[in-house]
Amino acid sequence: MTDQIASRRQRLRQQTVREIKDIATRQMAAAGPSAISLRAIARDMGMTAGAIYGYFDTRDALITALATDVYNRLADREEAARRSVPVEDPWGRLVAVGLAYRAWAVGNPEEFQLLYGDPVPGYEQPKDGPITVAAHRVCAMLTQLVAATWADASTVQPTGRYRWSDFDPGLVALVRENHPELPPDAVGLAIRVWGRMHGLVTLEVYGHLRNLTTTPAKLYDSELVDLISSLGRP
Amino acid sequence: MTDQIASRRQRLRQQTVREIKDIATRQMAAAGPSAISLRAIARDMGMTAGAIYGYFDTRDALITALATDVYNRLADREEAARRSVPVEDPWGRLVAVGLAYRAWAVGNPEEFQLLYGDPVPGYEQPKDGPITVAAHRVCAMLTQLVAATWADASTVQPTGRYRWSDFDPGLVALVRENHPELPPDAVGLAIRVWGRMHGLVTLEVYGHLRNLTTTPAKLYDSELVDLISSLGRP
DNA sequence: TGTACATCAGTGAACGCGCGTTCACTGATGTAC
DNA sequence: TGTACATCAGTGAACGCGCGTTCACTGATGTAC
Repeated sequence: MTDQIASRRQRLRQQTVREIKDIATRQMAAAGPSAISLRAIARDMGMTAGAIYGYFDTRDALITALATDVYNRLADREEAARRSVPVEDPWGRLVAVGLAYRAWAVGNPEEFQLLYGDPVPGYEQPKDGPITVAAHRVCAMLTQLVAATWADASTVQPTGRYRWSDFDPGLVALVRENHPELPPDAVGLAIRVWGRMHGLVTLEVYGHLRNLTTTPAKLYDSELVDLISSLGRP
Repeated sequence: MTDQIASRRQRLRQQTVREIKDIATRQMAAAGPSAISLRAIARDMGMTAGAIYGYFDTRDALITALATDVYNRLADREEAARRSVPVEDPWGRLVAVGLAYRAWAVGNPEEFQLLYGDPVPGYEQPKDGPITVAAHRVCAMLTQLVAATWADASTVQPTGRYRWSDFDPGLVALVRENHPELPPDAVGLAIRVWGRMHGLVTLEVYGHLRNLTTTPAKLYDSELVDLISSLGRP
């Protein structure tokens, strides 16, 4: 009974936190991440500006929380996409993840901006904070997918280009642990795969393709098809 | 004599305009494009804030002027890179332009942000203004370079993927005028080439590669090498 | 060469705005006996 | 069931900040006779 009542207060708190985040997300959608304003959120909620400080210590804390959520949502979607294709078809999985990446970005351009666009003015991202952790989740998946194709990919991809010292020691340790046989070339390839996906997606999200093509999805599809054939798809 | 004196005033004006732009560029370098502030510029120049309005009608006008300059500088550098390799080697030219793109972006990250990053809050880009014109200059070059490789590229690239209706009518008209024999596939390819360059460059400029690789230039070089071999380099 | 006038760069003060953050406080919700 | 107390969400006013923009003005620079 006492617990129920105590947890009722907690639930109300969580609800308010949710509401704050939701409104912040809506503000972001309307005018970009830099438009997130505690005062405006309070106004929307019919509260005083100061009341927000009962839920977030500072504006930066709110932004950090938002970015963490966004990263996790992205990672969830990518993982769901990966699982939607059987393990035996790593190329298909890569395509699925690639499509999920674009779909997410095009569907939530502001969230994409928050993660991959200009740093929010006045906001300093905490290093090794939850954002970094969440970012690793996204990155690890690509490496894993490329690793799954490597047996075939290495027959058509040049090797011997890279050394382990070309990469971050932490990343190297992680890769060597999960894929002991994988050479550094595969890691280089994984990052380049990310780059290819990111390039067209960024151009589209920021509207630079608008005056060029009417079918950006088609371009992106071509890119993915060429990608997996360069990864030795049989 | 009268002309000389009159033009002396003009020269002073131009000098002041230069100074305003230079300081704005420096501000951008220090804190991103959104940090450009007329008041801060005036402060730096030892002037009153209102005095700026003798040179620019509004903050947006200043930003437009800056962006136009930046676009033209980028286009100049790319054209210089193109010319540095003989016409007979279109693949070499493409690589040179690609390297120039990255070198410019990494060397002037704020200028890159101004063109390709988040829209500056509160700034509305004039459509069909000087920025659009300058942007076309950059885009036209890539199409031209891909066109130069097309005789060989078409032997290794899939064709028949695209129709003219996949692209902006204005772009189509431009391409058909300059390269009457070129099929729509080549245009799609040109945009994808841009995407590949843009992907790794964006990730690097925004620091997303920092925790992954110590040699981003090497990754980018690999990407360009693979790119021209997929364009049928003999 | 000298004087009367026009041009124009820059001043300084003000307007109204929104922002993040702090703090002493009120009033309702829950707790303990 | 009723009363005294503690917790805590939210108030409202204030602080100090920087911003873009306007406007009547001063004073120097250049022009015309």
